[in-house]
Amino acid sequence: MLSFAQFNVISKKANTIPQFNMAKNFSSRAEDYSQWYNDIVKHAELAENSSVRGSMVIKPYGYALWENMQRELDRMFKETGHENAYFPLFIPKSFFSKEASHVEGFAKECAVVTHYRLKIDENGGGIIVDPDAKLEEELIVRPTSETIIWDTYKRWVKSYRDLPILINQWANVVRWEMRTRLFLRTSEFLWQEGHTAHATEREAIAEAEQMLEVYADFAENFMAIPVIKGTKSPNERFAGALETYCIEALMQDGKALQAGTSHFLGQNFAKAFDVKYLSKENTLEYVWATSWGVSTRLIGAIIMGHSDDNGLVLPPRLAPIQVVIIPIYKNEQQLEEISDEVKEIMKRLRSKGIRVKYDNRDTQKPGFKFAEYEYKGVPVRFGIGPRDLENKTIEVARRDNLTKEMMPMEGIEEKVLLLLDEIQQNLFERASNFRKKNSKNVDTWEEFKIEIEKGGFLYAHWDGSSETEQKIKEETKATIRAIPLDAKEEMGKCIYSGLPSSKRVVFARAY
RNA sequence: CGGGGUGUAGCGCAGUUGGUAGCGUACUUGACUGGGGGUCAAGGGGUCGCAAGUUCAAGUCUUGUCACUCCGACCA
Repeated sequence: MLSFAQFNVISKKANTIPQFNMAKNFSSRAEDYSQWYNDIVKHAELAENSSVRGSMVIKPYGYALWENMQRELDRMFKETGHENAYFPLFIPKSFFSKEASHVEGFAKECAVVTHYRLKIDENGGGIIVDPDAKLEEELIVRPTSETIIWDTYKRWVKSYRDLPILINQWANVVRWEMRTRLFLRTSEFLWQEGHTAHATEREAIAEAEQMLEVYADFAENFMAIPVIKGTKSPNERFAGALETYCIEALMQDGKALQAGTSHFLGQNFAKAFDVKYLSKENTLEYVWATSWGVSTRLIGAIIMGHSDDNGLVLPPRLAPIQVVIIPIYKNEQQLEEISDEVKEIMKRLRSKGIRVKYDNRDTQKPGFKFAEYEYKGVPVRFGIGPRDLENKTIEVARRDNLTKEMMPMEGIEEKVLLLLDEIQQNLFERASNFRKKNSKNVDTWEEFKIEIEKGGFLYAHWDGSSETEQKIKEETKATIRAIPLDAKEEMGKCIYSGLPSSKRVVFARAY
C-alpha cells in the first residue's frame, strides 16, 4: 500500500484552500483507489458508461482534452514528415490469416460482421437479422489496421522512389475485452496508428525509435508524466513485431501503465502481403515496416498520474480550460462592472494564447463554482469581486498545490503565462519524485517478492528467457515493463534463476 | 468465462417480521443572501434493473436474466 501523503501538499498558511470534498461522498485514493478513479472520470465529466456493454461515451470535457492531445501529437507527427489518411473500419477475414502471429494475437478479441441487412420478424418479434443477407466473406471490425494497410501499400509500392511511405491515421478500433475500465480498457477506443514502409531495415528501426522519442516527448512535456523508454521482452511484444519499443509510466497506486508503443515489424507484413520494390540495383526487395500508436488510454494516465483527493488535476498544456474566471457579486450592477473588467482581462489572456473561460452563470454560487472547477482540474482560477475592482487585484488560485494569492490586474497575462509553466513544471517534478521514491534496485528473490507488494518499478536482473519471465509473472503478477534503452551494462545474476545477466530490466505490476 | 458485491428519484443512500416507498443532495417558486459547495418557506419528481413465480398482498421471499463493480484468466 502506498502512502499518498506526498501528494497532499496543502500548506497550513492562511491562504490554504479549505477541503470540502468530504461532504460529497467522493472516494479518496487511500480508501479505494479504483473507486477514486471511477469517481473522477464520472464527476469531472470526462466520460461515462454507455448502454453498450464495455463502451463509453466520451463527454465534451473529456473529448476537449483528447482534442488537445490530438492537436499536439498531430503537429509532432507532421513535423517528422508524416501525413494523415484514413483506411476502412472493416477488414476481410482472410486478411487476418496472412500473418500468423498477428492473427494469433488478435483472434480472441475480434468483433465480426456476418450480415448486411435486418428485416421485420414475421412472427412479430420485432427486428431480426435477415438470414438471406449473409456476407460471402465475413468482415472483422479492425482491432488495428496493419493488414488492410499493407494490402493497400502493396498497390502503392513499385520502386524505391515510392519509399518511404509515412502515414498516420486517427481512428477508432475495437477489441472485445472481457473486463473494461473507462479510458484504460474499453471495447472501442480512439487512437492514432502510424504505419510506415521503408527501403531498409536501418531506416525502419530509426523510424520506430524516432516515434518512441516523439511519444516520450509528448508524455513528459505535455502530459507532465515521466516515462521509461525501453523495449519489450518477447512475451510482451506486439503480435507480428520483431521489436516493440515502449514508454512506461508509473501510476500513483504503484502500478505501471504502458503509455505508448512503437513497433519495428521487419518484413513480416511485407512478406505476408507481398509488398516488394525494385531497388536502385534493379533487384526486387521486400519493404521494411513500422507501426506506432497511442490511445485515449493516455487520459487514464493523466488522471492517475496527477489527480488528488480533491479531484482531477490537469497539466496546463493540455487542459481544455487553463484559466477560469469567477465573478463574485451581490447584484446586477456589480456583475456588470466585473464583467466589463473581465472582458478586458480575457482579451489580454487570449492574446497570449491562454485558454480562458468566464463563468458568469447566475444560477450557481461562487463557492459552488470553486469546488466544481477544482474537481474538474482547471489549473488556474481567478476570483474577481468588487474589492478587486477597487484595488485592481485578482485572487489567483492554483489547482496543483491548492494555494491562492492576490495579484495585480496589471500585467496579469504575463504572470499567468509564467504560472501555467510553473504548474506544468511542478506536476512533472512531483510525478518524477514519486517515481523516484517508488523505483528501486532489487537483487534477491525474497526482496523482490516483498517489494512487488508495495508497488513501483523494480530494477532487477533477468536471464533473458521467456520461461523465467512467465514464472515470475505467475508467482508475483509482475511483468517486465521495459528493458530500458539507457540501461547500463552491469553484470549480475537473474533474480529468479540465478543465471548471469548483463543489465537490469524493469518489473512492475501493470494495468 | 469463473467467484464475490451492488442495482430503490438526476446523484448518494435507508427501507425492520412481506402490508403499496423514504432521507440527504440536486431540481422548481419566492424572499433573504453572496470573497470556498448559503438560509428559510412552499413544491415537483419513483413501472424499487428487467422477467417469471410464491402469496389475499412482493422493494422485501424464489428462480431466471441484464447491467455495473471488485478479484482471477486475456489484453493498449
